[in-house]
Amino acid sequence: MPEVLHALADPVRLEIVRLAAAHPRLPCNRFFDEIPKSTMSHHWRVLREAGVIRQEGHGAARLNSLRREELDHRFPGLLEAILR
Amino acid sequence: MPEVLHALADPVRLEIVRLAAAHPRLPCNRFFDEIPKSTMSHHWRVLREAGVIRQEGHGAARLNSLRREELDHRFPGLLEAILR
DNA sequence: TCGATTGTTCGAGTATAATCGAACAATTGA
DNA sequence: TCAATTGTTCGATTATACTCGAACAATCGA
Repeated sequence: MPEVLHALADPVRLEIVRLAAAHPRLPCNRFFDEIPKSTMSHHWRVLREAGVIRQEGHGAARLNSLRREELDHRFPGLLEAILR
Repeated sequence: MPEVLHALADPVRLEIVRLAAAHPRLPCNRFFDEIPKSTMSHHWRVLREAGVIRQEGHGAARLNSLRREELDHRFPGLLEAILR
């Protein structure tokens, strides 16, 4: 639980989560042109390791999806509260 | 929002919040005898400045209360999800 | 008044996290 | 095959956070 909260307690990652919620299968480089890709890769990794998102390789790109079901199962209501 | 999540993203503070939810007007030194009081004071401060708890002076002690209404108003469902 | 109780503040040390350039790997398309 | 695209990893730097002893302030009870 603290790990998930920590993953969400960052402005950039919170925005990532909200965009991922609105855009299924979101590529890593979408919507964050001003932030260096190594920085973004770090944030994607934190979210991935916390179990918040899932990545699937699709060609050279990676498509990111929010793990809604798993999160709702582990922490009911949390994601909904964050996304509201 | 990130500030509140950060305040909650610590094991000790999460436990504080849960105890505060169960024990209204909780003194600072209750339940955490093994942790130095300066460390506890730090955690109380983080929660206070994030708007999660409120302190009222009661003699030499301070009684801490969860700010349920304010939190529910600002972030509906969040506290309930955290406390579940 | 004075010792005991309850917390805060300060400062230093340590640990963790964020940032980002550079090099690398994998894939696509021409 | 080869250049372009998409991300990851590495290493270094900087920033932020956690921990905790020591000194201090406020209050209560005897």
